[in-house]
Amino acid sequence: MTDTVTSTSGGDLESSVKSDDKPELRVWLRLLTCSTLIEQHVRSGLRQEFETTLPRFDVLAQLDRAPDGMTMGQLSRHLMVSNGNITGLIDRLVQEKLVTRSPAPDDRRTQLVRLTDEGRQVFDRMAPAHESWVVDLMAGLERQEKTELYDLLGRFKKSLEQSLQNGDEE
Amino acid sequence: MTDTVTSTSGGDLESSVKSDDKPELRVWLRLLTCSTLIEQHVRSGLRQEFETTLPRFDVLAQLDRAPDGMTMGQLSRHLMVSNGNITGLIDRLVQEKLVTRSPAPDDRRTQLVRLTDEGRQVFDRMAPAHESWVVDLMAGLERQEKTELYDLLGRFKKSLEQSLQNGDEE
DNA sequence: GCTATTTATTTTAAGCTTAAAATATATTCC
DNA sequence: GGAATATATTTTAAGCTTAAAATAAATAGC
Repeated sequence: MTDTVTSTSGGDLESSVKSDDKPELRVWLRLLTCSTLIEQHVRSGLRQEFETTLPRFDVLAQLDRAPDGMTMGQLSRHLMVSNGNITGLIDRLVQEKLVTRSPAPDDRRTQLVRLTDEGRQVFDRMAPAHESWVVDLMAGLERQEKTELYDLLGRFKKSLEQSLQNGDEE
Repeated sequence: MTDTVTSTSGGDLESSVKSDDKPELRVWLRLLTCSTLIEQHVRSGLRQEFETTLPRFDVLAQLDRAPDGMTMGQLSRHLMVSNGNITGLIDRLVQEKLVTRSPAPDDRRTQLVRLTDEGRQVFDRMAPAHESWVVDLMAGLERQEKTELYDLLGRFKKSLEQSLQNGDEE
């Protein structure tokens, strides 16, 4: 046995839904179930095929499209995690020699993180595998369903950002 | 300042999308962004209003609809987390006197976890707040959009379970 | 230029999470 | 009924994650 989280049937997050629950709660739980299923699959693939973790992959993916590097703060915002989290993640990636961390020339508070050559090579091997896992997981959806889902999630995201903005002001 | 993860604009997970990325990757990143935004908001509410955490709330929510209790394994499967994780979570909830853990009468390997009276009272206070946070977050979506999203996610979930099933056999 | 404020990052303590191994009990199949 | 297998849970070690406080440097407003 390799994986310890083996949901696959027999109940998931949605099974806590009550008959009188608001549709919003149902949407949320279903969204979370999908998200968790994908995440666990990808995490498992990264561990088995590349002996790495999802957070590390996510950092590499961000850096891959930033040839001039990114600051700790940028990484934190883009990955939507706390800045303390990034500090530890980058510590480990530096130790693995997949990224470098160097002070920014113009602002001594700021650290610039960059992919090393090895980091880029490693990421270039992982990216196609990662992509294929996600593509395969969605093989059961029609192209049009994917498009619809993408559009709907776009509106959802916009709506969430709107609500979060307003909620702050009250 | 209370929250440390304050994404709100300026880039998120989707900003790592490249022009040649597969639509499946785009769907996945958008889904994950929505999921993360909701999760962070709910987590923040639970901490500020009830000084508790999302995983603990999730356990209570599961137990609330299981008057006869649930086993560790059932909790693990329904919450989609490892069984070792549940052990620690229940340890802490027992210490808080919100749940009890007792050996099952018929199978000495099995532990039965139940809400205490206090646990039920605490959950009954948290549930409406939790619901309102989620409802408010989705205020920007039309009723029909929510329904569409719910249906589409239902098909997505089924497709994911299908793919995960098949993937195991190869 | 100096103080106050803001911004960028790190540190800390606590809790969450996982994968794998260990333990203990139950079941199956001779 | 005893050995092999399967199931339920806990333990362990490592890493992830957060919130809050601390540190350090830059910027703003006198």
